[in-house]
Amino acid sequence: METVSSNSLAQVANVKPAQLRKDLAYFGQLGTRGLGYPVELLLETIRDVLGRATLQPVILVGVGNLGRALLHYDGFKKEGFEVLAAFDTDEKTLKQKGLSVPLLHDDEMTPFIKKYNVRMAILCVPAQYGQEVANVLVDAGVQGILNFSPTILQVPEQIVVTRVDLAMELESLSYFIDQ
Amino acid sequence: METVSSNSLAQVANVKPAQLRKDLAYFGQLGTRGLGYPVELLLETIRDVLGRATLQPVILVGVGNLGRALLHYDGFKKEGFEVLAAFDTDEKTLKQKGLSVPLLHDDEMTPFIKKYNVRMAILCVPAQYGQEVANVLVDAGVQGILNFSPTILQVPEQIVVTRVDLAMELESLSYFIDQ
DNA sequence: TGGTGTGAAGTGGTTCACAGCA
DNA sequence: TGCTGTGAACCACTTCACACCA
Repeated sequence: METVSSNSLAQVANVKPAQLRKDLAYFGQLGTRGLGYPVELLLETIRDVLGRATLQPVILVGVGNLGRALLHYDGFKKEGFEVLAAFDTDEKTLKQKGLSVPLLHDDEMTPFIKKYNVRMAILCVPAQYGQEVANVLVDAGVQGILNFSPTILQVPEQIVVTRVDLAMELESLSYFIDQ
Repeated sequence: METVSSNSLAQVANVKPAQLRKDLAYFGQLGTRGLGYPVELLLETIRDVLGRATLQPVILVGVGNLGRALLHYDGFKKEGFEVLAAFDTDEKTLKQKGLSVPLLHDDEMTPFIKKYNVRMAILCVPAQYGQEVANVLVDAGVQGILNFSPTILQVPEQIVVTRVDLAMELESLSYFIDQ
C-alpha cells in the first residue's frame, strides 16, 4: 500500500474528506491527483510538522492520585515527551518510593526549570493552589501548561494553557445524553 | 453581594462579557438591566439546567494505571457522579484490594449495565481494545462514553463520545508554544 | 477515471453596539 | 447612569463543487 486517499483517512478519523484535504494542504502539496497521498511522505511530513515538539522536557507538579497516575502513564514517552521530574510540597508525598523520576520539593522548581530549560509543565495540584503554582511556573520560564486543576488560570497572553477538567467532561457528556 | 455583572463574571471565566450574556440568555431572562444577575437566581438556574445530570450512575472500564487513578479521583463524586463499579479482564488486576468500588470481570458488564440502568462509562482500556469494549457498552445501553483510550471510536450517531487524549494534549501544547 | 487542491458558498459561533429598562 | 438583552455585523472554520492533473 503506497498511497491513501483523503476519503479513507477521513473515514477512520471521523471527519469529512474535504476537511482533511484542506488541513493537509497547509503543509504544502502532498497528494497526487487521482492517486492520493503517498503514505511515506505523509508520515514524514506530519512527523516533521510536529517534529520539533518531540524532544521537549516536561515537569509534573502535584503528585496526588492523578499526578501519580500520569507519572505511570507511558503514553507521554511514546509521543516523545520526557517527564524529567515531579514536584510536590507535602513531606509525606515526597518520601514515597518507586517513582521512575526524581521527586522534588516545590522550592527546587524554579532553579530546575531554568537549569533544564523546561518549557512545559503538567499541573495536577488541588484547585486552591493552581494559580499560585502557575505563577511560579510562568515566572521561571514555562510557556505551556497542561492544567488538570479545576481552575481557570490567569496567565500572560503568550502563555498557552490547555485545561483538562475530568469532572466537567463527564458533566458535559451527561448533559448531552440526557433527554 | 446580591448581584453580579456579566463583566465581572466574564473576567474570572476568561471570556468576553457579551459572550457570557448571550449564553445566559439561553436560559431565559435572568438579569436585571442596570443591575446585573441576582446571584441566587443564577446559581439556581445553572444548577437546574445541569441538574438532571447529577444523579447518574457511571461505570469505569479498564483498571490500568489511569483507570486506577480515576477511581481514586474524588472530583467525580463532588460533581455528583457515582462510579458504581469498575471492570477489567486481567485476572491479576481483578485480585487487587483497596478499591472503593466493586471490581468485576468484563463478562459481567452487560448485565450490570442493564440492571443499574447505567448510561455513562469511562473507558480506560488499551488502544487495541477500545472499539471492542465500546461496542459492548453501546449494545448494553450506554449512551455516553468518556474515552481515555487513544482510539477514535466508531459508534452510532446518537451515542456521545468525549475523547481525552493526554499525550495529544501535550503535543498540541508543544506545537503552540514552539516558535 | 479517480482523487487532490482550492475558490466560493455556507454555517455557526463571536463580537459589536445600542435600544431599553431599573 | 449602569448593565442587560439582542439584532446585525463579523469572523473563522467547514463544506461544496469543480477545475485540473496522473
